[in-house]
Amino acid sequence: MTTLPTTAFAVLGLLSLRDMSGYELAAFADQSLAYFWPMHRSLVYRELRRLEEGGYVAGTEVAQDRVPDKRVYRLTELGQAAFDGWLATPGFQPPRLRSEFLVKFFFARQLGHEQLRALLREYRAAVELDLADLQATVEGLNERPEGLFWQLAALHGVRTRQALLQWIADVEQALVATPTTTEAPEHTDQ
Amino acid sequence: MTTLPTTAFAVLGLLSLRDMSGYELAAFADQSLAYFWPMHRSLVYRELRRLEEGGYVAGTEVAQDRVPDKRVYRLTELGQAAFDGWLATPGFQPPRLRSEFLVKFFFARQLGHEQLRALLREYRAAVELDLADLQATVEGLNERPEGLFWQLAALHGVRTRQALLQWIADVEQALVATPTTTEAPEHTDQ
DNA sequence: GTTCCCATGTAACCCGTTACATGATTTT
DNA sequence: AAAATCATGTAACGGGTTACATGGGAAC
Repeated sequence: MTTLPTTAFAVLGLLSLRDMSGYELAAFADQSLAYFWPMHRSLVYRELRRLEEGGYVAGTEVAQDRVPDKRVYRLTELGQAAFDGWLATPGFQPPRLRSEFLVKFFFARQLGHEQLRALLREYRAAVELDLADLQATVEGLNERPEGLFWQLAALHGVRTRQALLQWIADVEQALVATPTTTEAPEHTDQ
Repeated sequence: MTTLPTTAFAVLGLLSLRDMSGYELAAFADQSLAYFWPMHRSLVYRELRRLEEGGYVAGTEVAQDRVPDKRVYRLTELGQAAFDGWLATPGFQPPRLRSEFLVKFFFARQLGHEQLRALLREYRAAVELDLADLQATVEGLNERPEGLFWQLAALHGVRTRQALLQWIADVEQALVATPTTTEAPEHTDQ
């Protein structure tokens, strides 16, 4: 059964929506799956090559003028079956978060008060940015009912970002109560 | 300057707390950083070797009986400086989430009602599990004031998990309003 | 008294990221 | 008219995961 990685199923899933070239697929993924399953273009190309070798997809060269020729992929029955099987199979890898911010924050006791504030400000700005982005996505999908699951997936992002803003507030409150260790109290504030 | 990856700084940071062997370090990380920066043992070993070559850490063999000998690493001044520099430098890579669950959910229109319910149940169970785990961590750190930042980092996890439970409720509500497409209405419910 | 787990680590594989390539089209 | 972007992709590097190794305790 040679179990494929999740990225492969993501690719198959997108091809189940419509036939696409690697470039198109990567661009599409970048505006949809990217929030919870980022895939670089290169990866997509490699995955498509492998899937074609395995017979899950079939590619055909399409000549174009003005832009380079492309290779458009279509799901084979085997591919559709593999995707359906994966989708219907219960279970999933545990979600993984990778946040350099939190690594820094974890060690932030060794940081000066002002630097810590700056770090938090920056984090909030980043969170607010992609919160706005996600909210726009949710709005954009509001009209089209076939995008219900896409909308809900985006809402997943919205909810977590909202929670993060809450967390930042929590942290700021906790920090006024407790000064940091490394900074000398240069001026007793006020 | 050969910029090191974040994982290297995570390792340096842990060594700034106390000297450790690779095994100890990995075990420690597994109970702290793992929630937002997972590192497999193997990676830690390789990173330590590289850091030693670069002069950031110094290792010494320590003989043991009953258990295999180990190599204990200590931060050098260069290592401490590198870590401090990284910590104080503003900026961080954007947080990355990787959730196979959401990939499945994204394509869930093609899924039967019952399978979808099962998927959500499973997700909720997983979320509840590590929510409990994280809450326990927060509690455990309550007594020791030096662990303020660790506690807050764990709280980060708590807040997002709580938001996810909220999201699941959102989804369930949205789903009673809209039936799925693939499943035939075998019995008009009620 | 086998079987499983602990403590320690190495080696190989593969996914994911970054860099490179290229000609047409749009922007400055 | 030079520079940035688009539309297409390949190649190489390196981080992250999985598999392998090993000998002494602990568990059943």
